[in-house]
Amino acid sequence: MSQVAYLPVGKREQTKVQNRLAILDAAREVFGELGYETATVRDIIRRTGLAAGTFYNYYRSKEEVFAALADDGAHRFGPILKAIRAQSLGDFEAFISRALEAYFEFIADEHQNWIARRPPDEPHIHIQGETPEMAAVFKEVRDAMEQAIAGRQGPVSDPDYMAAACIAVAREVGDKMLERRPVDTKGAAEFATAMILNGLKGLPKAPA
Amino acid sequence: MSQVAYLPVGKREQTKVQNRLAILDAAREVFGELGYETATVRDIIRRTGLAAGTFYNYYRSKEEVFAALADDGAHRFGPILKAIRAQSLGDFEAFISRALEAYFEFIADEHQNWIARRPPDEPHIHIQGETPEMAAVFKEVRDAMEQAIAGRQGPVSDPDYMAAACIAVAREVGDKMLERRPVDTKGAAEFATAMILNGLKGLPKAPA
Amino acid sequence: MSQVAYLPVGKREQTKVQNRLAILDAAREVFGELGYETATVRDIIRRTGLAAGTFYNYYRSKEEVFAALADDGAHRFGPILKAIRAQSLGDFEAFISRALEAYFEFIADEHQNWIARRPPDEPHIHIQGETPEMAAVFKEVRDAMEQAIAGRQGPVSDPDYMAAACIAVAREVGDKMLERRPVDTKGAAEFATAMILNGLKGLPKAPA
Amino acid sequence: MSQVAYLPVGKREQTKVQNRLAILDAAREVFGELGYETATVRDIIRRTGLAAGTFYNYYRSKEEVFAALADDGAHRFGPILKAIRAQSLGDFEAFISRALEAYFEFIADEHQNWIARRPPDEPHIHIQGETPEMAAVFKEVRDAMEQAIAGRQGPVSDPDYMAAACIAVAREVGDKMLERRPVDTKGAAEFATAMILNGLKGLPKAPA
DNA sequence: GATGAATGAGCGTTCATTCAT
DNA sequence: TATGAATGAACGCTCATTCAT
Repeated sequence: MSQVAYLPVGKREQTKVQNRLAILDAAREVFGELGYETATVRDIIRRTGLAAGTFYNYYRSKEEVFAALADDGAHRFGPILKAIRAQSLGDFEAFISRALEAYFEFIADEHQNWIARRPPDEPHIHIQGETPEMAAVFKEVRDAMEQAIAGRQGPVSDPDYMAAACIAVAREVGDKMLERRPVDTKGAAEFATAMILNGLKGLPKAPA
Repeated sequence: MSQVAYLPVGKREQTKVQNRLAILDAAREVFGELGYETATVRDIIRRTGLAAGTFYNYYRSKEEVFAALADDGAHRFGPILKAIRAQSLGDFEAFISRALEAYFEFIADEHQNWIARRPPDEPHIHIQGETPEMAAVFKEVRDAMEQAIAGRQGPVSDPDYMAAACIAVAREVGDKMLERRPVDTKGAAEFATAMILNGLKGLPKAPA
Repeated sequence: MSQVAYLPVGKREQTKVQNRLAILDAAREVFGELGYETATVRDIIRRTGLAAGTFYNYYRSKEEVFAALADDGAHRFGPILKAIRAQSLGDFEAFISRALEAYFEFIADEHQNWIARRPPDEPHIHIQGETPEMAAVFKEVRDAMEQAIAGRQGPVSDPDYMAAACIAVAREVGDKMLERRPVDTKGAAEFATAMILNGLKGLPKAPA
Repeated sequence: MSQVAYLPVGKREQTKVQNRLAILDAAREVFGELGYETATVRDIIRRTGLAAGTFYNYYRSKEEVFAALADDGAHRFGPILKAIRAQSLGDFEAFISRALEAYFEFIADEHQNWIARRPPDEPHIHIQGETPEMAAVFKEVRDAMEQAIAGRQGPVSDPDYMAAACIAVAREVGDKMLERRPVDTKGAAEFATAMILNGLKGLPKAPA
């Protein structure tokens, strides 16, 4: 009967956080499989096994779950990126390199958890899009890169295009990376860094 | 009833192709305005003035019209790209440069027609995502680049990543380009080419 | 094959008007049994046997069916009341008497149709409120009475109270009348007229 | 834990009656603001601050709270009406006059309390329909009138219609009265009495 | 082939009500 | 008893799709 509790331990609290997590997990899956637009609130609740109305005890809309998921990603990745920024003051290339590596590691990790949680009997659920977490982290990287590019000393040819191009490379290479086994974040980061800084002509002609 | 024609272009065939075109036009508009996900078959047929059922005499679903639209773009762009390939045999850089320019010109043109067709009293219909044609042409470019990269003499570090990166830059810069006034396809092509070939460090420090 | 048609006779048109009528009939019933607030669109369509979506091919909302029903009643009763007004110019008592009689006849008729249409195997569906038609007709009578009272020569003690009182008597006596068998519109009209004009003390002490 | 009380008014009982009152108060407000149909159990419990389930420890449904509220009104008004009946034995006109006055005073009072309880910053919450108390008191008056009418010496033309008519006048004039400022219960009672006893023709031609 | 009303699954959401705590 | 999350039926409504005309 006595109870030393650091966290809420009543059965009620327990099922509450379980449900919340179940909804978040289901939402992550559904967004990943169907994409944000196609996903429906009912898809999410169906996957939890909960009753329809229960969803609304936790979130008011699809948008809100999505935001919660994205926030989560941003909160986990934000500090990492901040540290990188601090370490790379003035060294643009170092920043690019480290930020890309951190980004690739993060999405690889997410993806891993994602895959792991899936029951093995549904072999070919293709992932249609990013999870909200990945999207959020991507946005963080984009912002950081845009600032880094804008802040570079010396006039720049076209910062807007530059940021767009860098970001595009990061995202696309990231997606490809996730499709490979084993997932090689180091390799992807090296490639993306080289590509962004020096272009195709700067890439090593022979694979490592 | 009367029929003076050497080719089977009777009234029946005429309205058939007219309807098909009407549906395609309407679909193009709707996809542009609403985006693929948000657009509904109803939106499309509403705009044609045709009956709901008529749609299904031509296409079986939203997906299918989209594909048809994309095919159309691909058919128009295919020959252009083929010619470029023929002209640039062995000269990878030239191919990249010309293909990008052709791509940017094509999408700028599409976009222009799009804008022009709109009645001037609805000033701010923002185009949601790419049109199907852009998507298709983009796919063509991707294929060509992949082949060009794969076919480059000498071993390459990672053709898959390379193609992905090039393609990503092309797409992203293309999108940005369309947002600017005036639409500068030359400038975009120059930037993308330089970025792809030499990376950020190879870009001119000062704007032209 | 030849067809002399004064009204739309295609099967399509036929079922269309049938459905419209079915919906109106069902709505009338549902409003009568459940009252406007409690009635739902689904109650209405359920009773028609049509599919859920079909309702919306005819009316956009509960409000709209209600309005259609009410309009119908008003259109049928409007001319009658107008004629009475014209006949009774300057003779307030005559107007009251005739208007009440017309009102009671109208609602008796409505109620009769109503009852007749019901399948006899549901013995005790209590009518919760007026049908929209009755409500509309009632409103017409109210307006007419208010004008008549306001327009009476000589200053009046309190036209607002007077109209409210007359109207209240008409409605309440009307409701009671409908509960009796046989429905005696003449008797109800006589009573209401006497009551309104002369009060309890003016009523004959013995029933006719 | 400590309990110094001669009557069983422990904490338990106190909160029990408090909760019951809280629910009744909230219900009164909600019915007044939203009307009976529109009001939901949720609206009521939300306003009490109690938990959803607690409601069902006291009442089984919206209907039941409504009835309780009505009972309350009836219990407060019942004795008043009884006294009037006793005072007016045999004098029908006196009974009508006094009962109406008591009725109007009661509903004015109810309405006043209602208005007064409202926070002054929400100036225009219109009261939707009658409060349950008014409905109940109204019912008492109806019963009394029916008995009085039925018990009048001499045969009566139609006691059922008569009661309905009187009651209708009382209700309608009462409603109008509440809409006016200042609320004039005397005036309303005078009007209603005159109208009921002598009809329109018996009303004074000029306002007082 | 064109038509357009009918269909019914499905969506987002609310609500009365239950019941483990 | 009070609590408040869970429940699931029901609502209004839209949509892709069918099919008799």
